[in-house]
Amino acid sequence: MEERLADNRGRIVLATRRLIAEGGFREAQMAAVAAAAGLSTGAIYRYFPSKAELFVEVLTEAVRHEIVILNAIAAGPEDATTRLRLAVESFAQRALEGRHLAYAFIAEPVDPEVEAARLHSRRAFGDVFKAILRDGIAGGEFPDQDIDVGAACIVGAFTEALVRPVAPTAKAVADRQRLVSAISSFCVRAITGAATAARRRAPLRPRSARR
Amino acid sequence: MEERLADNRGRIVLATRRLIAEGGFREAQMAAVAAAAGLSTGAIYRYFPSKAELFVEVLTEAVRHEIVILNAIAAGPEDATTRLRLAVESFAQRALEGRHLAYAFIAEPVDPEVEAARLHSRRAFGDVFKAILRDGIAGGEFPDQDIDVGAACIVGAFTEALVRPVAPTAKAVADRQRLVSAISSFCVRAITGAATAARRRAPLRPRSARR
Amino acid sequence: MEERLADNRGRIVLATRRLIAEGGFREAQMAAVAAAAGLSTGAIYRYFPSKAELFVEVLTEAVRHEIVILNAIAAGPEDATTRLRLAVESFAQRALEGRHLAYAFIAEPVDPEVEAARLHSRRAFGDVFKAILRDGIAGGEFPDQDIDVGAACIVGAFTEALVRPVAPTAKAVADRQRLVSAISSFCVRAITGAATAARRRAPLRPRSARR
Amino acid sequence: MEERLADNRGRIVLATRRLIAEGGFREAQMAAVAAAAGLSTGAIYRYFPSKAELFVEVLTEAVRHEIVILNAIAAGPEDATTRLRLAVESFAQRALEGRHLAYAFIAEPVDPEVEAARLHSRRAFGDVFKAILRDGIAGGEFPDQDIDVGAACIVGAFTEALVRPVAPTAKAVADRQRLVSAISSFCVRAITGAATAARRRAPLRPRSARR
DNA sequence: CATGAATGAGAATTCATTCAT
DNA sequence: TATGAATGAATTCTCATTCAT
Repeated sequence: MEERLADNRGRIVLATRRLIAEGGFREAQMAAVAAAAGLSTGAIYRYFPSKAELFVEVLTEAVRHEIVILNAIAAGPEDATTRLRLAVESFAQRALEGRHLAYAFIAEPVDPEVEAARLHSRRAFGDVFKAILRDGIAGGEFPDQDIDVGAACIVGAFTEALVRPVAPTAKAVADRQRLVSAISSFCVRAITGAATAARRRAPLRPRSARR
Repeated sequence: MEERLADNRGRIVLATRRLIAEGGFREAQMAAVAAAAGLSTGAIYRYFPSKAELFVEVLTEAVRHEIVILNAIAAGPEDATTRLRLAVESFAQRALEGRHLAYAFIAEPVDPEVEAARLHSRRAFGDVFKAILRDGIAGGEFPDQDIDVGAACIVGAFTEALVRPVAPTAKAVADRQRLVSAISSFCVRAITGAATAARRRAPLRPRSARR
Repeated sequence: MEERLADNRGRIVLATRRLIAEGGFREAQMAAVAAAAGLSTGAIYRYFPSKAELFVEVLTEAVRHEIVILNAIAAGPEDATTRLRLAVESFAQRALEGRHLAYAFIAEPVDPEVEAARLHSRRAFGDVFKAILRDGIAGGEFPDQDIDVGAACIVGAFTEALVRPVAPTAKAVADRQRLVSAISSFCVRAITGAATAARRRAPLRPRSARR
Repeated sequence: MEERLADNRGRIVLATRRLIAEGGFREAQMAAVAAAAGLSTGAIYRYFPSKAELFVEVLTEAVRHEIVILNAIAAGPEDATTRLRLAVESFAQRALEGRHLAYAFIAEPVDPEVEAARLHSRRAFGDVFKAILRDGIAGGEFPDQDIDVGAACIVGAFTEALVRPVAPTAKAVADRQRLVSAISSFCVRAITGAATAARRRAPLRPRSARR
């Protein structure tokens, strides 16, 4: 029964995430969520007191997962530049899978209650990048700079570059790779101030070799 | 009479913009717009056939204004780096006045009709920056790079950095200046790959001394 | 000035009739009427206290005109059968010009106030036919029958046969003639109980010649 | 549960029919329908996607019922004349129960979507009579004639004769019988061209005595 | 007198939430 | 517990009528 409870709860969260990812908040109505989860609308209210709280959990959950991955990268052994690039690319890669979901992270929430969660998410993402930036500056790898702004800009840059709703899928993997690496190049350049790192994808060459 | 017409139309647009800026699309309901404009709901429909079209006009109008300014900067006599910086700072400065409005530009729109206008807006902003990037690359000032991604990242970067809705005003002008210049530094660095601009944090040096 | 007044009044009635004829009551909104009459909405209220009263006048006016013509036929020198046929054909002919107007006569009125006028119209039409029927029965030309029902049925029969909205215009005059005479044959047969009068269009042949 | 569903759906249709019968389309507003059905407005939308579709169903339903009965008569063993009379009388009899509903069949519909259903209904009624006419002509019972016009005229004749809205009920059953048979006499005469039926006004003679 | 902008009472529809079964 | 039908407040849009100019 405990099992079942947890099971249903998870199904609801999953269904909601999928609906948001596919059609934004607008499509994630309680009836649709219930249908997608294979439950009744009433059942949802046994697990979540309101739509807002459900959405909050979905966001929080999705972000938590993302943060774990990013933190692992941020705590890695590579130099800050590499970690920055890896983090951006890792995030970007997954965001491409679910544009609408990523979109929802920055979208005007239907409900003000959800806003708080959204803000928290962004801050959390920012924190990961801040950590890397701090490292890089401390180690002399990055020029001194406003890490709050830098982190926010990174999040914003790839969000915007990835998320704008273009043709639904279609684009080949090749294009996707190119896009992701163009974005990460942008971010690395922005932080390091080193012009060419991005185009040549060799991550560990010494700085002197760059132009 | 003509006067009156134009006057009311303007009042409606203004009221709508204000409501969106304050509370997002959600708060800008027709009744609220009417009240804010000092009119009846019916009166709005004399000027706009639907809520969607009103929103579209508000967006379009705000963007048009912005684009004119940005284009003037983009077409200026300065080198591309300077123009980039000026454009970003100019935009950022004004975006700070109306966070929520800027927010609405990237928000998930209530109405699919509005979405078209939103996309167009973003493209328009992007185009301005693309022009500068093209110039700079052609003139050897910027390293070769994907200008589509670059333009999108710029828009995203400062949108994110500016727009996160904190307490409505609060921050002093000094902070604002610093914020704006940190953002523009980020963007300039990202495009030029030159770390210079950011390191010197002296916010008040005369413009001529920069470059 | 008196001139002008009457002029405007007429223009309004005319415009309303035209609008009803073209699109039914639904299209005849006060703003549309005003535009069609080349006046302001306010001006209409100088001549008519309400939309309902305007509609009533339009109906009454249109019917008065019709009744005058029909009464002339009813009072003619021909035998009752001929007059009946002529009346039906005359009415039918003109109804074909403005189906929607004829339609409006039998349509559920938008406003209950208009209903009274509509009823009056139908009664008036019925009265014309009743007169003819009475004549014909009195003169032994028609079998004895319920003239109230007969008159109503005649009005209904050709209304239905003519008014059902088929392809807008198109049909040639030949078809129109055939239609009108099929209807009048139906009505004449219904009243006289004589089977073949209609097909052979010779109106005055002696009864013995018929089958 | 299934029970409940069907029950409510039926209640809604019933309530709508009653409201239309009493006050026409105009009175059958969704709120009124809901109230009459003992439900909330929202509940109606569980069963019908829109007001138009509800109206269409009400019409269709009423017509289907009618058509079944009429077709049974049209397919009966009697001669065409008798079947014609029976069909008209049967229809007329029931139309007298719900004048306004019959009225709505010929009324200018509020919504263009409903118009299609209305047209279909009339055509369906017409078809029944066309079948009888065809039979009668083929069997030499009726003179040759335009059956399209004939069918339309029949429908129109008794619609008009029955439907003119007088005081809601009032008239005694005796009057009703006489009215119905006057109408059917009119129609039979119109089609057969035989004056017999109408002249003998004795309403209560046994059916076998008629021809 | 004429104008036509403004009014505002409706009417249809949506959807989160509740609650009897 | 689960169900899903029912609720009803909220929202957009319409159009006859009024009234300041």
